Amino acid sequence: MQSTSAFLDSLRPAGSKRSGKRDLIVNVFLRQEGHLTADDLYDLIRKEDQKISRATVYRTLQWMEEAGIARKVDFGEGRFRFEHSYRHPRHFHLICKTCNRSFEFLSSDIEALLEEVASARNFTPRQSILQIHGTCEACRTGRAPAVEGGTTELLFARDALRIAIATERSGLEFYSRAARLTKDARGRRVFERLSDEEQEHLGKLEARYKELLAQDPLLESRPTFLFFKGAANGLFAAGAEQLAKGVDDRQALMIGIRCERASHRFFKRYGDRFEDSEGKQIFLEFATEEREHLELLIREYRALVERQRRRPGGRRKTRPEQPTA
Amino acid sequence: MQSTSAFLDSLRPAGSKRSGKRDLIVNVFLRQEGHLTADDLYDLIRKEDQKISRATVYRTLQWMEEAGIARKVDFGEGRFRFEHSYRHPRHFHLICKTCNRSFEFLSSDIEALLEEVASARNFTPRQSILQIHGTCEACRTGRAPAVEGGTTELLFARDALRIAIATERSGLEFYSRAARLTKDARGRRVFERLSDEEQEHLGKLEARYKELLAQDPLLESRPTFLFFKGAANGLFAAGAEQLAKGVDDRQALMIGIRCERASHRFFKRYGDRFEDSEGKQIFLEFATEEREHLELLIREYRALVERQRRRPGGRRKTRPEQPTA
DNA sequence: CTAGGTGCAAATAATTTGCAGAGGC
DNA sequence: GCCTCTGCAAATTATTTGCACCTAG
Repeated sequence: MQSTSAFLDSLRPAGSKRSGKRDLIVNVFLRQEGHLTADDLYDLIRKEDQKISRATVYRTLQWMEEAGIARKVDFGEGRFRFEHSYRHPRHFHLICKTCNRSFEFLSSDIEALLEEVASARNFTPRQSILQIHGTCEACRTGRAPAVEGGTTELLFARDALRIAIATERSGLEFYSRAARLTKDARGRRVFERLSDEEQEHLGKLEARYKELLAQDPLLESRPTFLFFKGAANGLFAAGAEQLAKGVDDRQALMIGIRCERASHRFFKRYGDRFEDSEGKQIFLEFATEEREHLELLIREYRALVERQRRRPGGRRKTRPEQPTA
Repeated sequence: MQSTSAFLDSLRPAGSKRSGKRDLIVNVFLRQEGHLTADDLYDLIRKEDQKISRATVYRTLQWMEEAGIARKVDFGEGRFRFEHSYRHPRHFHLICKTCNRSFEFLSSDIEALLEEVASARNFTPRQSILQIHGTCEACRTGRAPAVEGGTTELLFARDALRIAIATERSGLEFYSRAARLTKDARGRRVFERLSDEEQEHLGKLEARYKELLAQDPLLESRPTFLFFKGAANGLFAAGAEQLAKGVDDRQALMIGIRCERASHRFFKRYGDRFEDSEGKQIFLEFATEEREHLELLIREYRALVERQRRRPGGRRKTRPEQPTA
C-alpha cells in the first residue's frame, strides 16, 4: 500500500491544509476493513491519540466523503457507517441481522435490469442501493465458514479477470471457427487476424490471473463477488454456437459485431468502476481492444455489403442490418 | 374501502385497547398515499385533533408496524418514513433526489437473481431493500408526466393478471399443439383436457382483467409496476416453440412439467406477497390450478415411462429424466 | 498573518421514555 | 379496579455548530 499516500495527496482538495490529526484519522480509517460507525472510528483513534474530539472525527469523515476516500452507507440502524472507497468499487451488501457484519457483492445481471427499470420509468439513475438483510452462514450454523471473504479489490479483479479469460477463450473459438467457414478471402483474413489477437491477449490475461493468485493463496476458493451469468462461458459462446449451425459471411460478421459490443460494454462498465488500481488498467485496456475489434468488424461488414451489392449473388428478401458502434 | 375496519379489527393484537386517538391516527394514516415521515403524519393529525401529542403519533406508528399495518422505510434522509402495507405488497423504490417523491416497482427477474446471490453466499435472506436514487421525469423535463402512477394494488393486479393471461395463452397453444402431436392415446387425452382447462381459465382471467380496467379508466396506460421478462410471451412460450421443433411424447410431457412448475412458482410467489385482497385470490387460485396440472403431468409422465419400459420401443442411451414436484 | 483545523460545550433533530392522570373493559 | 393509553416534559442518540484558540503555509 505504498501508493496510498500519493493517492491521498492527489485527492486533497485545493485550499485544505495538512494536519497531523487529520492524517492520523485518515490513516486509521484506511487501515480498517469493514464498515465503521463514527463511534467505532472515534474509539480506534482514541487508542492512538487521547486528545482528538468526536467533532474532529465527524468533520474528517465528512471531508473524506467529499474527497472521495470514504462512502457513507446506511444499513437502517439509525446511524451511518463508512467504508473506504480507495481501490474499492461500488457494490451491494448482504447484511447479517444477527452479527451485524456485512458482505459485499456485485451483479452485472442485476445492474442491467436496474437500468432497464429506470429507463422504462423515464428515471435518470445516479446510484443504486441494494441490501439483502438476513442471516449469514456463520450465525446460522454456529461455526465459522471455511474461507473468509478477502479484500474486495482482489475478488473483483479475480472475477472480472475470469470473465475476461472466458470471453477471450470463446472469442478465440469464435474467430478461428469463423475463419475456417468464411468463403470471402478478405473476410477470412480479418477473422484470422482477430483470432491471433485473441490468442495473444488470452496469454496475457492468464499471466495476470496467475499474478493475482500469488497475492493471495486462498483467492480461488473465496466466494464469488461479481455475479454475471451471461459470461459463464464467455461473451462469444452464443456466437460460436450460432456459427456451428451454419451462417453466411455477412451473418458471421454481424454476430462478431454483437459479441464485441457486449464485451466492450461489459469491460467499460466495470473498468470505470475502479477508482484507481491495476484492475482499472486491465479492464480499460480490454475495453479499448474490444472497441478496436468492433470497429474493424463494422468496417469489414460495410465493405462486404458494398461488394455484394455491386455483384449481387442470390436473391435477398430484406435489406441487410446496418451495424452501429 | 369498507373492509378496512374489519381488517383493522382482525389485526389488533391481544391485550390492546381501542382508543379514539389511535383510531384517528390509523385512519388518517391509511387515507394517505405516499411515504410519510412521523412529522408529516403529526401535522395531518393536528388538523383534526389539536390535543394529540407527538409521542402518541410515534407510539401508534410503532404499534401499526407491529400490527403489520405500516412499514418503516429508510430513504437515507436521517429519519424514517412509513408506508401502509394494507393491500400493498412489498416492493422496491425509485427515489427522486430533487423532489423527494418516490415511485414503486417490483421485478421478478431481480428477485430471482437476489435469491441466487444469497444462496451462492450461503446467506438466508429475510428481506431485501432496493432503491434507485436519481431524477424523475417530471424534475428532468420540468413538466408533469402524462399519466401518474395510480394505486399500487391495482397496478400489481394489472401486471400479474397480464402475466397470467399471457401464460394461459401460451399454455393453451402448448397443450393444443401437444395434443395434436402426441401419438400415445392416453397422453393425448391428458393434453386435450389441459388445453380445455386453460381455455376456460383464460376466459375467467380476461373477465377479471376487464373488471380491473373498469376500476380505473387510465389503468392500461399507467407505467409498469411488475417487471418480468420471462413472462412477456407467457411461461409456456418456450415450450410451445420446442414442440414445433419435434419431440417425442415423453419429452412433450417433460416440457409441460417444466412450464407448469415455473408458472406455479411464479403465482405462488406473488400470491403470497399480497396481504389481503382480491389479487391474492387470483394468484393463489392460479397457483393451485397450475400445481394440479403439474401433478397430473407428473403422474402421466411416470405412467408413460412405465408403459414404455414394459414394452420397449427403440434403443435408448440414457435413462429418462425423473420429474419432481 | 491568515485561512483553515481543532477542542469543547452547547445546539439540533429524530425518536424514546418516565410518570401521573384519563379512560376502556 | 386494572391495565392500557395519553400528554407532557425530560432523556437519549447521532450528528452538527459556535466560538475561541491553534497552526501550517
